[in-house]
Amino acid sequence: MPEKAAKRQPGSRPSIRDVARKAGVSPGCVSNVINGRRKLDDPIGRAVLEAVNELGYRRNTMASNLRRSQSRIIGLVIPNFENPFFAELVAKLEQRAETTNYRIVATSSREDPETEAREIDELVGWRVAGVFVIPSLSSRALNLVSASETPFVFLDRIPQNAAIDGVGVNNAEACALLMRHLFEAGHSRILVAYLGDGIANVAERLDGVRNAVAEHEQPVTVDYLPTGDSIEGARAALDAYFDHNPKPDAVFCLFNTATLAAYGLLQQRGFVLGKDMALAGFDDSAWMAHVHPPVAAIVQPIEEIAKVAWERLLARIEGDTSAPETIRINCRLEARESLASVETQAG
Amino acid sequence: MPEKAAKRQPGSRPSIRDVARKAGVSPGCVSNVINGRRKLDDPIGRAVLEAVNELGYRRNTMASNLRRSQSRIIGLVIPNFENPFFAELVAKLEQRAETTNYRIVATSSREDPETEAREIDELVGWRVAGVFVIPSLSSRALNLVSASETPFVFLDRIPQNAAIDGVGVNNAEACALLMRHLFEAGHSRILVAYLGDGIANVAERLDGVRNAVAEHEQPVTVDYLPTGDSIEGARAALDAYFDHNPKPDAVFCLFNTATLAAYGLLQQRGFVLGKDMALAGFDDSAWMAHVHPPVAAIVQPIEEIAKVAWERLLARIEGDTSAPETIRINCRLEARESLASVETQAG
DNA sequence: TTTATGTTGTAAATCGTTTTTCGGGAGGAG
DNA sequence: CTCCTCCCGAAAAACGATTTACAACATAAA
Repeated sequence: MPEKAAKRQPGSRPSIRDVARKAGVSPGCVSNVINGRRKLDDPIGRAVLEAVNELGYRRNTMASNLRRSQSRIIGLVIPNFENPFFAELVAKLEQRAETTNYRIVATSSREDPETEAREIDELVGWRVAGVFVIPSLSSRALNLVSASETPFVFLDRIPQNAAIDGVGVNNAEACALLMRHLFEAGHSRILVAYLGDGIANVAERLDGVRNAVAEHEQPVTVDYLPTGDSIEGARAALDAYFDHNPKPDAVFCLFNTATLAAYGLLQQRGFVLGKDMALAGFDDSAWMAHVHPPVAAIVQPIEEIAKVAWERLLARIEGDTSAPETIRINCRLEARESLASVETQAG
Repeated sequence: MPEKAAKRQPGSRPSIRDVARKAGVSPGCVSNVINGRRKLDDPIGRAVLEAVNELGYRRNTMASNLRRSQSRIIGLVIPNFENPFFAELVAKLEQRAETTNYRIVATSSREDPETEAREIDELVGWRVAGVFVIPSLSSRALNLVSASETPFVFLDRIPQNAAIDGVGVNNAEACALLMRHLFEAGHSRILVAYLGDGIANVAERLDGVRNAVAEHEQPVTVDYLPTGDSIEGARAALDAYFDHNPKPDAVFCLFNTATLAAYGLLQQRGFVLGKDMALAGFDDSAWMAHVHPPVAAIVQPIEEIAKVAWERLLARIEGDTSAPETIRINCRLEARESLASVETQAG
């Protein structure tokens, strides 16, 4: 019989028409079956399902999304994947996505504003439902984003006076909390390692430290050491500091690479954490909890950040037009043994 | 003038027709301009470009891909984002992608075969050009993948006798190398911490260790300790071992969480690495290089893995139909101070 | 001037779905 | 028996881009 044979290329996947032909129904009908718009316990439903299995049919998501003009994809632009904080944020957001039948597409900007701009553009091209952005250093994202009608939410590094939703932690308060903790424990000579100027986050942390120092009654000595963002750089800066200054009671690192650098340096110089010297860092890492003695950390509640941010973006996607807001979440202090009191030191 | 007004919804983005209307040309012509199929320094080209800017037009990637039936998207399914090894692999692959004008979509299976299967299915639905998979524990990926005509490449954890390309490291050889190193340094009582049975990777590593032991002339004592995959579990297992056994000369951890657990435990028990005890781990981490003394590691050359894997997948995408192959890349031993010789110990 | 050739933009077909429209048949009420 | 619903599937339109076919026009060659 000269039936018109399937004309699709041997290399390409079967389409809904192939399924329809095989099941002896129309493409629209197949679509209805697949999308559950009809009960499938009748002969037609079964025939369609069988054809689907036999041909190994998989719906073409591009075509589907195009037609319904919606995408259920959420973009996520982060500075890099290697930072455990970002990595965990990706993971938590992905978990949220799954429960809401969305999908996260994560890309990294490698801290490069150019790359970041390209990524955002690309995501908009995909007509994603919304985008989370952790801005790179000296990011231009804010400009791009304000023009767009795609919902955006900034995470972690929230630009100042942005007319865009932002979700992050209360950096200043967390740092003030830790400083007060150090003061109460009797530390009066404290070294604060910070990244450098220009990052909103670290600036906020520094502010928190300064405020706590200003509010403190007793006289204390606090030195501020900019370290750059590489571990090696931080190590060198700390080394130079210790060579030329009296030994502090405590070291507080405002970002995670500095904490590792400081830890290694203090070990090498023979200080015993929690006895000779206190150490604390912003951001927790696996190694900090498991070395001995464990290193105290200001822990960002990543799961909650993800939760709140997700709710915010979803609300926007669903049409919420209220004024943009910046949500700050409080950190938790994980006071581990590296935070010894001066009394303990003396004893 | 009763010109037919734009009929698009206020909420949706401009289409190529809107641009065409504004520039006074046909959609096809706009397409040609945008895709550089005509020189754009003439009045028409300029008019189109201007209309594009004015309307903020961004090409709809879904529609574009649908029409050309190609996607330049590469899927990547990893067990999780928190493991630094996977994170770095994502980063390196993403870098490769950028230079080839592809795009990586990374998702995680959370070590769950169900989730993994869903992710793979979803990627196939997007008609991605190809997919990298780091299989989860007890993965069913192999079955799914063999049926599909989408090119797949397995990374890191390569299933045995798979009819699919795989790129990973030479686990056995690397471990044998380290063991020989320990033997040469005079260690004769060695504890090997391994994850447990069932993971191809760790099994290979264990084989390498066993082979080296078998080939060694002198009598040595090697204990094998399964630790489970959590840090806490590993810590507990190690603790129990040290309670009930004579002190070993060296500890070799076959995967990264165990290395951290062992490091913390040895510190806590007061051993000085590189003097009382040697420690080495499979997989490098930032903390290992920066603590004091630094911890030796078998380093997987992630950049090269990414490079080779990328080439393999691209070749498949471009139609290479040669027999599937498994490519093994050699690791590098980063012999840091934690690897002391017994002579040093004695001195 | 005529014919061949090349250029360039419009119109229409197409990708694989979903959704709307439409028509035919079944079933119930009058 | 007729009329009116109701249901269900086929047919066709639509999503937004690309690509092919084609017509119009210009240019060059004869």
